[in-house]
Amino acid sequence: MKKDNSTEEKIKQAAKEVFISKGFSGCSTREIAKASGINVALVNYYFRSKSQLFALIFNAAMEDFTNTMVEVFGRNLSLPEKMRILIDKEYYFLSNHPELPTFIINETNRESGISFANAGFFEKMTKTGIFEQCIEAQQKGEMRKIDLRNMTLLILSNCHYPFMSKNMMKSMLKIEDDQWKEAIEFHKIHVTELLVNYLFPKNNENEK
Amino acid sequence: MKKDNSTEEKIKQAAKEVFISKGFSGCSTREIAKASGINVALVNYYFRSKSQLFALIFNAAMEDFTNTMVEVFGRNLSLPEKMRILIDKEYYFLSNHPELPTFIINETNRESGISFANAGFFEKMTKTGIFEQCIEAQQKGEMRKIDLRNMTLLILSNCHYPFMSKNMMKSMLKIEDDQWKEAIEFHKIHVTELLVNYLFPKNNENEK
DNA sequence: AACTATTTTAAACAGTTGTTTAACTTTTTA
DNA sequence: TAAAAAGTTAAACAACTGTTTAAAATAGTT
Repeated sequence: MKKDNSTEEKIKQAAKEVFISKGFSGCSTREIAKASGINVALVNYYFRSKSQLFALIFNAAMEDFTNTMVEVFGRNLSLPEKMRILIDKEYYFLSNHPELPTFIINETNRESGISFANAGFFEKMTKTGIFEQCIEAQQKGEMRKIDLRNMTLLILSNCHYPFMSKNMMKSMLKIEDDQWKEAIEFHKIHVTELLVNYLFPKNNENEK
Repeated sequence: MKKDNSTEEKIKQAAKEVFISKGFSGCSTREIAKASGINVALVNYYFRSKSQLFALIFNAAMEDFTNTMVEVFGRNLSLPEKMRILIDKEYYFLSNHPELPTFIINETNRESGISFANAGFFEKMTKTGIFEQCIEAQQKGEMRKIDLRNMTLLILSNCHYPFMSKNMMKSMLKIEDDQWKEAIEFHKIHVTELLVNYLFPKNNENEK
């Protein structure tokens, strides 16, 4: 059938890069075509429309985005251990994909945005058993009584925002790239202690 | 000279709304014109170009954005008090301007973005004396030894991200608007305790 | 080899983009 | 009130947008 899939793949590859760094409305079909070294018409030949190509890229990105969380929460470990490993892995992942959180948030906010398959995140999370594990730990008094939505938000805030705000922080604090990188290293340590201490307080003051 | 400034002001007003909710490349001059009920040509008549109008809006937004922090840090209060009041005020401000952090971060990331006057944030922060106050508190052992860049990032992460991620979280956690609002109320309390406890630890374990 | 199906191309499409023009109305000035 | 200035308008501009077309090139099949 197909000669080979290199053209289709080349487009996907370039589209991923361009879409994620510039957003859906921040780039054109021709820009993607040029980035992949192919003719403009081929984008629609293989993917029917800019929107459909975008939906493909977005869903894959969403999958990558939530992967770490689902994977780590699914392990057979104590909650504090999961937390430490998760933060470590998130910081490592985001060091290599710093534009991803901004991309997801932007496209989720865009009106007339895609229907948003969501990659079944909630179901996957439930399947890991993390919710039961948390509730059990809370009943045993090992974990602070906190709604799990808030727990999730605390984790994501402290992992995603530092990377999202890189350029803003550099400008606001008048620092350069290497200083930012240094700060992020320390930040990971702070965030880990911050969250672990808060969610799993020492026994001397277990209440409130 | 001018008949009155209502036209100029109408454009600014509409531009602010449209730019902040859709971003620079997410909207057109004609959209702003339509939103302010004026002729397209008047946008360039009053502001020379889309870019120049944008720069105006952006700088004002940046000012609003950093206002609370500078104002609260400039008060004559203890550090934990400042922290509690700041978080409270940020959550209140962002409830009314939830799109602002995403807007600032996006436009700071956009390549060929504006030169970014930055509204002299760093200088204003220095002038409040917050840095000296922190260093003094750290020497006294009242505050955790943490780089002030990391402290700033911790605060902003936990204030901005919850509002930025609203739609994403609603979709990921399968919740509706009222449930999100409820969660945010609790979140503010968590964030306050989280940060105050971490930055100003109880006397029994001042080290580390 | 000829025939069919797939892939690639340049060109065109209709609509939108930021911006400018030149004519007009209204306001201010003298 | 007449002249100058400021404000407003519809129309045009060239460049760009997503998408389609129809012809050309290539591959696979018999």
